[in-house]
Amino acid sequence: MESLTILTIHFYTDFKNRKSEEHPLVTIKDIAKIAGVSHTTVSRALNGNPIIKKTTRDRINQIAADLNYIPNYNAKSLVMKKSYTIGLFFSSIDQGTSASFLVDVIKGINAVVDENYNLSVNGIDSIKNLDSILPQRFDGIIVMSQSDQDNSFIYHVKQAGIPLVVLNRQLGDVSIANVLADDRSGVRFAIDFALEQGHRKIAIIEGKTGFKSSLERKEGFLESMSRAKVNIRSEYLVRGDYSIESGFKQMNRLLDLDHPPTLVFCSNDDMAIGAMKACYAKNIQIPNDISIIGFDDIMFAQYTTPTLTTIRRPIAKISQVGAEKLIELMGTSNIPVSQILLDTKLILRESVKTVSVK
Amino acid sequence: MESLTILTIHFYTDFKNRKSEEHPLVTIKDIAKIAGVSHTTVSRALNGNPIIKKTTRDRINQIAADLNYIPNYNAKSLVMKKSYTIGLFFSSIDQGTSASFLVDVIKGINAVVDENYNLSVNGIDSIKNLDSILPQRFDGIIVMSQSDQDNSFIYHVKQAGIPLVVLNRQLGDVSIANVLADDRSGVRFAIDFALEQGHRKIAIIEGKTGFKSSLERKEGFLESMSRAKVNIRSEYLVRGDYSIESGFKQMNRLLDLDHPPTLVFCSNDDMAIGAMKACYAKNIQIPNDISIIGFDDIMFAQYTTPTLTTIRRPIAKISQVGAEKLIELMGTSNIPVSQILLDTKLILRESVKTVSVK
DNA sequence: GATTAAAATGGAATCGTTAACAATATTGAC
DNA sequence: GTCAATATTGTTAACGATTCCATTTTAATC
Repeated sequence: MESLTILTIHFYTDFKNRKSEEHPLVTIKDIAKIAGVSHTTVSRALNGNPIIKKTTRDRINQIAADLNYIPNYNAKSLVMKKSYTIGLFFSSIDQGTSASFLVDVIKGINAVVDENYNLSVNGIDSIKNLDSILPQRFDGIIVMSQSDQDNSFIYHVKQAGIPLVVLNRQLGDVSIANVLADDRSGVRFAIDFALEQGHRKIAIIEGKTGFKSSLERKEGFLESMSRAKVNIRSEYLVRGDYSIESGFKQMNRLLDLDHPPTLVFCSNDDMAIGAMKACYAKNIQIPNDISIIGFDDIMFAQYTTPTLTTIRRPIAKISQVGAEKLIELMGTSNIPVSQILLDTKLILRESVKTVSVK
Repeated sequence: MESLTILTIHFYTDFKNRKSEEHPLVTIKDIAKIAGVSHTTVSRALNGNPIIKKTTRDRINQIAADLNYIPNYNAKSLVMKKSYTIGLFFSSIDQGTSASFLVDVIKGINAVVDENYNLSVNGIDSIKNLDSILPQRFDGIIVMSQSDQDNSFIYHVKQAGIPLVVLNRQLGDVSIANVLADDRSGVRFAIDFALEQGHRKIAIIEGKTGFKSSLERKEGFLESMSRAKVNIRSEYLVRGDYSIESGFKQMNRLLDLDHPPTLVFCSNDDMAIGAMKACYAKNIQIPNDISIIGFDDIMFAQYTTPTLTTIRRPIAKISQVGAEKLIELMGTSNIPVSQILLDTKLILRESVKTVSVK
């Protein structure tokens, strides 16, 4: 047992405060009685239905406010076949990678969604029964996807007819709304910057094979290089898997080359950190001996030594746009499904040095 | 505009998949018709009511399974006055500090809570109207509290009679269930370790004034020191406010002393990082010239150079125990309210050096 | 086989809301 | 002042489950 539990018993919960003893809540019928109208009229008035005369509408709203009326969303849900909850699903709540996202995502979504909605957060991997994912239970679903293992879930949701937006990971499927960062142009911009700083011997540590993001980032790299007509040595293209360890390992390979690169683009920050560790170990100075650019701008990119120049994806913005999109989809059925790409931003810090072009 | 939006319109959502066109869902009445019994009997059977004969109960369950029946939780909620949602509230979804928590917390809670429950995640600071926090809407609430500004929220919840567990931050109030780490003993353990390594000139950068956690950690420090009968210079007790900047600033003060300490305990990792920055700036080597211990084991404690020796709080465990406690509270009303303290763990890394006792 | 208690099932109301349809006011034109 | 058209409000029935209170079946006893 790792943790010892110290239990201090204090006293018993107060019975008077229990639900069963609560004052019954105000309902539209109570309001109706006071206003001297039918509860239907109250319902309509509170929903701002213009068919109700303005004076009675105002009167009813006033009474409702006085009584501190709060609608029962369960009853509403039942009759309107809505759930007033939006599901937010993560690839895996377990994987460390998602950590930095989660807050931004929740923040982005909460900024857009009505306060009466619940945001139900779940890990896809912890769903036991896909059949419990029903339109009746979720008015809409946002998937913050980080792995193609999410696909079966995504297609289940689509199949079930639940309005759906997939964030962060590019899907092939054009019938599903998809919001993500434009990784390719982000990398292009970063490599353009590296070139401007005089670097020509530029290497890339690629991400996990088979991931769309790995491919996009590599493409951006290649595009920028070929546009600048800079030759790329094949030994400068090495394959990582997004892990710190792979960054460490691949960086060592690069450093051991006869002609090591002057700048290494790491396809994510984790690998960049691994790469930096490899440099420390060999006592190679960053950025004096070698420059490094990462991707993601994870939280501690600003705490490494030197601090890491990296490409930031607008996670909060992605989530927000995604949430807005979802709400659109929830509203009307015949709106165009789209893929939205948002621009990344190059965060300049200390890990890139200007070199003289030889 | 920071982000340019590239919008690619693809095509229109498929009408056939929309909610309104769905097959009507299976209800208990459908099952009743097939089983040749009343829907009342079906309800009881599905709820495992022993008053229903075992054979019919089994038959009904079989039919329900065949039809892929899923109960309508809105209807259930309405009549049973339950919401089937648990609220998870953070001090602030905005503050960066909560980032690393969030995942662990959600993970911990989801591990315990029934899949039929929704876990609704919110930031306390984004609540517009406290009156919408009702027993009718939340069966129970978990507060991951990081600031005493949460108190008004916490007391509202208590007042409303919603089962409540407060995590992470120590409340004075013994009538509220409280699960947190035993900071004091954690610090004591760490300082004992420092003493074992031969350190005697040990300083502390305290946390934010007025925070219970600051006090607890300081107490642990003092206890350990006084038990070991080590003299504490008053200039070794300095006050930070948990921010990186304050760590930087206070560390500078300590380094400028005539007799600087050989080891500094920072009351959180953020301040430890600030302190490390201060050392780099003065070209003071860690741990050769000075040792550092942090508190929290935030994610990038393992990526600093040198990596940070620090005290880890069992966040996932706290959340899990908290969730278990909440479920207990939701079940029966007359169970003892308690304060539960969980043990921390000292994570040994590279920022502490062994010195010879002079 | 009748009587009775216990076991098993069914009927109808209920939860708080919306909505189709019916009914009543109000208004304006003549 | 009447009538039609329109504006406003009310009646009643859902929504899908649970539950109180019958009612029917079954089992047990004599």
